[in-house]
Amino acid sequence: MDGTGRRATIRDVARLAGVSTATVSQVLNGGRPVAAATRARTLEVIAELGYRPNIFGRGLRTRRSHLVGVVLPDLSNPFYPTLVRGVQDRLGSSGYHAVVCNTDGDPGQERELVAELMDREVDGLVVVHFTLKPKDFSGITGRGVPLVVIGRPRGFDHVYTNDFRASAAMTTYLLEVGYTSVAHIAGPVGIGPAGPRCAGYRAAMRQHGLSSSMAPVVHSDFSMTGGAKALVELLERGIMPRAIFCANDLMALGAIEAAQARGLRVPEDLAVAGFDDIYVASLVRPALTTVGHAAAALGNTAAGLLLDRIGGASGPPFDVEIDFELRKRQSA
Amino acid sequence: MDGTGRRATIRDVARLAGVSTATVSQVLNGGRPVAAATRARTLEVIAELGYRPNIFGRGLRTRRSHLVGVVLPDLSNPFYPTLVRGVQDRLGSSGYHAVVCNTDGDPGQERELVAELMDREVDGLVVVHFTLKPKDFSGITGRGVPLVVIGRPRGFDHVYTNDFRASAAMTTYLLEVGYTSVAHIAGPVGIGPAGPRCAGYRAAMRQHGLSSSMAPVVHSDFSMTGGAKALVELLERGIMPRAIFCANDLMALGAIEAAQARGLRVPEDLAVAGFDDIYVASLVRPALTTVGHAAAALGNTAAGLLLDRIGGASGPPFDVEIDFELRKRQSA
DNA sequence: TTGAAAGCGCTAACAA
DNA sequence: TTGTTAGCGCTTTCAA
Repeated sequence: MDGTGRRATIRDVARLAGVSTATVSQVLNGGRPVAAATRARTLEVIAELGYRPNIFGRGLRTRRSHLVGVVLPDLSNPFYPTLVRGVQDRLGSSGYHAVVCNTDGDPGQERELVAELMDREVDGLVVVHFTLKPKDFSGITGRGVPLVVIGRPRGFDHVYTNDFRASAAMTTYLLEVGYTSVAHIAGPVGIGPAGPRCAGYRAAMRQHGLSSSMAPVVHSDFSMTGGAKALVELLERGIMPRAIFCANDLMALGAIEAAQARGLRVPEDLAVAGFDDIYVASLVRPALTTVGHAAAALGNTAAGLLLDRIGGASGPPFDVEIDFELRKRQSA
Repeated sequence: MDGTGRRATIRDVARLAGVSTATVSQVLNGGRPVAAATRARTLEVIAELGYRPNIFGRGLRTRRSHLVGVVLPDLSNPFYPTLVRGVQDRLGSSGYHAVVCNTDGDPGQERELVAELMDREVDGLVVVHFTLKPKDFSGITGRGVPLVVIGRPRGFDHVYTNDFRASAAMTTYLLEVGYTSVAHIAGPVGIGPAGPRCAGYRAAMRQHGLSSSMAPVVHSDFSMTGGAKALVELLERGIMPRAIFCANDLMALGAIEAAQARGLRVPEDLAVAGFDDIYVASLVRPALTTVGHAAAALGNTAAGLLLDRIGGASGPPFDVEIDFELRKRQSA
């Protein structure tokens, strides 16, 4: 590459090294034996010319982009950047890179982004909280592009947190630590982990003899303002629980802020627990009691499974459960 | 696309529509007139077949990937996800997608990632806190791939916060509000915005008659543990300022935690200010006094400039300064 | 307004 | 151990 002229191609290398383009390709990609002297000479010319294979030419032949798509709700929710770093760190120097897209929780967006990424010829896809069903998806892809879902199992390879059990555990903790009434601020109906987290809460309440009329649920969206609104709605309905379990940390943070704004002390008047253990959870005061499930591990594992599939692994869907842990802090 | 067979190509479309591949291409990309009837028939077949242009074939001809690279220090620092969303939102439905990479503040990584992205044939590059010089860079690319730098100007298109002025303003604020001694916890020497932020601090100190012996600086890295360590180092050196200005919010958070762990009250015993106004800054207690400069706007603007250049805009380097604002909260 | 055909850069099948 | 060559799917020039 001389800085001004056109970029060197494999033919330039072949010509200068006095070999065929096939040999240059073999030197680069392995696959068949090349004489040491030939290899050395070729590498020399490659270095001299600063030759880099053109990705389009290569892709056109190999149908590999060395790109994976990552589709998630919203990079602004601090849970996801951590997850993405998990993916990126696993991809590392494998030659793969990640294209990250936000759905903002909209299934239509999700469908469209998956389609765009398929058009991009990504070699694999990581989707967080997939809402599409296998049949929708098969309609989209039509080919065997590996897909790993982070979240609810739906017949794909997936890695997930057991939202149901984790939510039940947190609810049980709140009840057993002495909060006689516990409400739940849930995510939007049918979106991501909202369902199983809500179900886990309800199951734990039932198990403690609290019928659904004693287990108030407000749906809202997974943001701070969502949490704040939900708290207000709860109070306006005349419901004043001793504790609130929120479906994620952002909501919990919003609920705490709204509660404090109305003169309620946390946790004395109202205890609040969250879900995710985003890193702020331990920084705010009161520090947030929440469910920890390693975002980085989710991303890391998902990327690992994806690379396995891309590498040709076959067999039944992978199914990896990531541990969770109750982080008992000050807010509840 | 029939779900099992191979994917439809432009030739399949041409055959079925009874036109040439050239016409199909024109229908898709415009550029020359196509008879209404021909166009309609072609579009029909395209829809029927679910035809999607292959990106490699197209790229091989057009040398466009419709991909932009984003190189930044670390997605785990909450400042950057916001910036990335700014980029993504600006790219929006333009057909461009972003490949995001972390340098972890290492110039070697930066060089390598830029090279990898160039190999990927990205149509443009956004780099945050570029450490390479124009000549290093020209050696890497050798071609006119547009580059927008977020951070220190170096002869590229760039969008930036005036770190020097902002830091001086914050330091001045601390001094004028009554803190008689102010120390600075700086970033790693020569990395990102560490230099100008430190210089701004020093200039303001000088302007208030405080020589460099009265303006202690500790270098550390841009993380919470970095901030905590730096605070400890300061104390162990026997320096106990009334206030500390940290080069970013994570450091400030770490410093506050370390200070509190040593029994110091913030801000009564020690005031702490940060830089970035990451969204946690307003959530922690005491809420962090910091410099706000809109991360999303930085990303958004950079992506906009990049698209302009990709679209063919020529002329001297763009040079956009993003406003900053002192966010005076409880910690100082 | 349309078609034929060259060719982007690469890999891999086949031949030597 | 190496070379020749077809062809991946597309855009675009040239010709009609």
